[in-house]
Amino acid sequence: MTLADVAARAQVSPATVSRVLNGNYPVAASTRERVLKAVDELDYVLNGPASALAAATSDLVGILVNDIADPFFGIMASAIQSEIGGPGGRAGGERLAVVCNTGGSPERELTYLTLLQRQRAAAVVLTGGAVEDPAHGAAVGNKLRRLAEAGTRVVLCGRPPVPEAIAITFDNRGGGRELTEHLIGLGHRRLGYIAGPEERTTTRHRLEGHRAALAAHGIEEDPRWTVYGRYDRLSGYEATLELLRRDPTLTAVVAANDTVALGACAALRDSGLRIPDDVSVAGFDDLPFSIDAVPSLTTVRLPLSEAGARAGRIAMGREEAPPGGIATVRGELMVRGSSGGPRVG
Amino acid sequence: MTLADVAARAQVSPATVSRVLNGNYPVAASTRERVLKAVDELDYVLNGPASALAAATSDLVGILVNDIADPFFGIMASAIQSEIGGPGGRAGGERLAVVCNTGGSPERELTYLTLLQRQRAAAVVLTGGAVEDPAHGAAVGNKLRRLAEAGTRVVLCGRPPVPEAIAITFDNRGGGRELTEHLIGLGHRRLGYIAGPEERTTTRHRLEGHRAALAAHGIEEDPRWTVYGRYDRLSGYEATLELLRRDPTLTAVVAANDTVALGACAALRDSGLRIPDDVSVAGFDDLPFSIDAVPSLTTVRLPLSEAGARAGRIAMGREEAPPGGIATVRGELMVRGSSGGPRVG
DNA sequence: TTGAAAGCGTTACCAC
DNA sequence: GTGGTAACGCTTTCAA
Repeated sequence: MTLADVAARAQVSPATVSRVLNGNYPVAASTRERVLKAVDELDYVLNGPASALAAATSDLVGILVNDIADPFFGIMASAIQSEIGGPGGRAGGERLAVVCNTGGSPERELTYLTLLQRQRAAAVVLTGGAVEDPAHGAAVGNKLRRLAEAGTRVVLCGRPPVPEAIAITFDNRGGGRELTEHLIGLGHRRLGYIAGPEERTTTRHRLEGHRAALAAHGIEEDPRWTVYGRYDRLSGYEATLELLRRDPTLTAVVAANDTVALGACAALRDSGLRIPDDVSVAGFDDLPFSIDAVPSLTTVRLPLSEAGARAGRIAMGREEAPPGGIATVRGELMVRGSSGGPRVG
Repeated sequence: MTLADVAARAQVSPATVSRVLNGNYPVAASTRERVLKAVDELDYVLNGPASALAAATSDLVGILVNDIADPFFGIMASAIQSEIGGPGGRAGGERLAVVCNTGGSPERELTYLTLLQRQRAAAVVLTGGAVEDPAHGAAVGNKLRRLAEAGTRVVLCGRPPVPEAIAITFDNRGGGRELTEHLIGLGHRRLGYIAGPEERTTTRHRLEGHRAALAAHGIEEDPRWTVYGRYDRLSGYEATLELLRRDPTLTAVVAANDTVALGACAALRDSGLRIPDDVSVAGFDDLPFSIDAVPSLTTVRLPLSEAGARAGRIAMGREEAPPGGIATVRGELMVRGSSGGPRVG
């Protein structure tokens, strides 16, 4: 079942069928009718690889995420995808938005980029924090350059800028700082911090913001107050217990993201502590379910979907790139419930 | 930059380069070395569309999900993907696992299937409940048949069986029944039910289970006790308020999934009711965060990742299809905390 | 407005 | 074990 079959049935040349199907060339209405009818009757579906080969581009748009089970990425991916104009978007250019789950692994990230390069993807959006290994950074930079050279549009979303691409970044430092300042304003002077994986940009930036806040208020940080972990619930649970073991007098815990904060809350509850009477907890992300899990949780509301939507539009060339190729979007502090004061004693 | 360039540089024929790159044909070690060296030096990447065209198959594997922002799908997708043997999986066959977000829309589902068909996908996995519109069901069935005829492996995961594909299904009826029976065992006789979207299979099956439990215990259901909604938090919130307005004497609320249950809990809290002292809440899914949100929430622990893993293996032909092409996996009831008794009065 | 024909970059078959 | 070469199914100039 090929273009030629359709052409034969519609009594036209393959070229005409191609033009009708791509809708990018004037074709007489009556001819179009006939072709469309033939397509319908034969239940014909264009051969993607053949099109891509001949046209030297494909309609694939790759979205790389660190963890597909984390709504943080789900929300962004969803926003990107609706702007891609794929199924459900505006008619015409049927793009295939595909989300690729790297699991946070540098190798997989690179492999996916190669796979996307191999597919001659129309665009690639990389979301979330990056691994800070210099070698890996260079490798990714190279790949991105090659992709761009081959005509693939590359956009970063929630990921630190690199020279090879346009970037929409979150102000992780500012958010981290604001979060901790809020707790300090509540009277806390002894704050534990649960960081994300080491060597991840978001981990470092958020932690830097936290420390800046401490420094600004003349609080000397105890090295025992920081624990590194993964961006998941169990990690938050374990880190909190570890924190409490190291220093039971902590009055607040800051978590590198909401999922981690959830685990922290569970650990606090299991330790017989109450939130926010005994300990205040702050997260970072504002995921839809955290408000249910911890009504008093204070988080930074990251504009996940707005950032994603913008990245999607830029990737499709429907929005101009920001000046300098970098746009930084700010989070807004979400104070929920009464985040209590510090524990006495 | 083509295969020919590499061949020239390595002083071999294009055919040999192809064989080395695909690793599916004996090539002398020394020749292989030379070719690999040339590939490396030229930074050559195979042209996917050209390969797919010539070989008449691609290395794309599509995973359709109803809502990418919902961890329910994220967990399954993640499990499927690791079994696909894509990046990070076992070496060799670099498959591109791509997740496609239908948003629960029948049209998008169909469009994605067409797009995947156009790409000559190696396999397609459809996850989650299906829309129950007969016309749409027929259309999907047709597409699946065509896909299968074209050599694409089609597997359903957490989705009701159709003749055109192998299916791993969840026992939604049984789970729903068990959940409600648990609440009845606690003494509840007046139970509200927040269903998912109408015309969705999971919605219907879970509700049927619920009603079977009521019937088995001689409880006559009040029509006011069931409200339909979407599978999200806000829907759960609103539905609960509606339920409470219709009948303030309810002592328990069953939600069609955990996300909905979270919204229900929020609504109960906002109504001044305590959980589980005043009202018991039950969800359906066992998502990782629900335990934090509502420690006393009772849910069915669906084997999301096991089901996904199995679907992935079957899609890759690494595991035999279940007898009759259908495997039903059972959920396990998760009773957390003390799910209290009914409210007095 | 339409048709003819030359690629696009691989793969796979057939020789050697 | 390796090379030559016809497909693969479409897009796109160039003519008509």
